[in-house]
Amino acid sequence: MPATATRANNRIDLVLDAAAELFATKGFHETSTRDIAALARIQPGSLYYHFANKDGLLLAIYQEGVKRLSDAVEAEVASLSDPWERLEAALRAHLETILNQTHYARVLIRVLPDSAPAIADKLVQLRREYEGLMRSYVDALPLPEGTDRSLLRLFIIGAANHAQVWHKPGQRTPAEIAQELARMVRASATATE
Amino acid sequence: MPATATRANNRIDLVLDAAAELFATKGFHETSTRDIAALARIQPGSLYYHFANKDGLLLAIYQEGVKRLSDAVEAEVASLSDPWERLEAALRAHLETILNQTHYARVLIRVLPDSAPAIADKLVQLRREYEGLMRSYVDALPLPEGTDRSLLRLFIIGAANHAQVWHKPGQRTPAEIAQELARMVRASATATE
DNA sequence: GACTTAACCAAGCGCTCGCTTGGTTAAGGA
DNA sequence: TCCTTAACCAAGCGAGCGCTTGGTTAAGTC
Repeated sequence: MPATATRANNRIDLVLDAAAELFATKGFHETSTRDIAALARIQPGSLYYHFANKDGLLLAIYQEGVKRLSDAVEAEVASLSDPWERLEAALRAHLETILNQTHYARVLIRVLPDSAPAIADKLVQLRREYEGLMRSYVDALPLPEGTDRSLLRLFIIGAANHAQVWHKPGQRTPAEIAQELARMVRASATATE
Repeated sequence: MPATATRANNRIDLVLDAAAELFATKGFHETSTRDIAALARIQPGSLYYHFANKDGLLLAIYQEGVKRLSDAVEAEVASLSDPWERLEAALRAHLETILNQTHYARVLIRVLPDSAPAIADKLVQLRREYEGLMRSYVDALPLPEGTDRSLLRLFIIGAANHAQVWHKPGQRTPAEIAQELARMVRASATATE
């Protein structure tokens, strides 16, 4: 049986946090591995003990981003049964996560998959995973016959994610934005033409 | 009077077209000046006869992008007087331009101002210039008292621009997307609560 | 206490980046 | 026809990039 020595202070999470922060605020190609190492107070070369390359870092952040977003949304929606309330709760959790909570989710939205061609397929897949969750909330809505639900979903996601560009802290809260967006969607579905 | 010799074949437009195409499809930092030169069939160093630096290229493309978008929207809206029809026409021109027409407008949406910190202020200003145009169409709508028009405008722009991410040719046409988005906005404004 | 190995550090390699520089060509004015 | 100059080309500089490599340290095993 081989000796398995595991040291306590593993700085892999520190590295991921640093990379997520920089990718989210500056972008992927605008961030160098030296930037990440400096923020994590580690030597640049040490990154490559934990990750195969820079793309690997991005992939790990994407995965964590999907997890945090999904967990936040599902927790917020769990206790509700009305589909409209569930949509608003999902949007609220989504907006709170990408605007206040964590850099990981911001990366998911800001850094496009084609930033890293070698792993673009996997990144697209991770995005789809989360979008599938959102899809379920839109599909559950009682909408008029013939409504293009996939187009509606794309509109909602676009409107919500755009907040990451224009939102500044101290203005409207994520909850207020979610409420207004959900209200608009609901109103458009129950209009008297 | 000095001799002013001006040669006919100035390839400055060729360079701008090449840069716009690459910035729009790959991003700003993902595109090298050598990539641009190669596509424009010019030597890398020759770029710097026409532009001070890479940022200068981006600025010129932003300016042209605003011009083309504004021209397209204003031309499409000109003959209409009903505010709802004007909104739909504006969205139709906007979507047709960023999805089919020109790479210049795509750059305006894809490349964030903070990609080039030294000229970020000017880029933000150019974006504002165009957003002011869109604002006028939303402000002209007959909406219920107390409607948050700026939030509505941000939702609309976000929903529309997101199409650049998901849209693939051969699916829904820009006109169809614009129609559906305008319809939704209108319905949400005339709902019976 | 000897040994193994996870978790690093220090140094730097090769490459590509944005950009500069000095020279060349040809269009047009006098 | 001579001269000026707009519009390039050819070559390469210095810096920063992603990543590698060989050595070091200390946590845990027996």
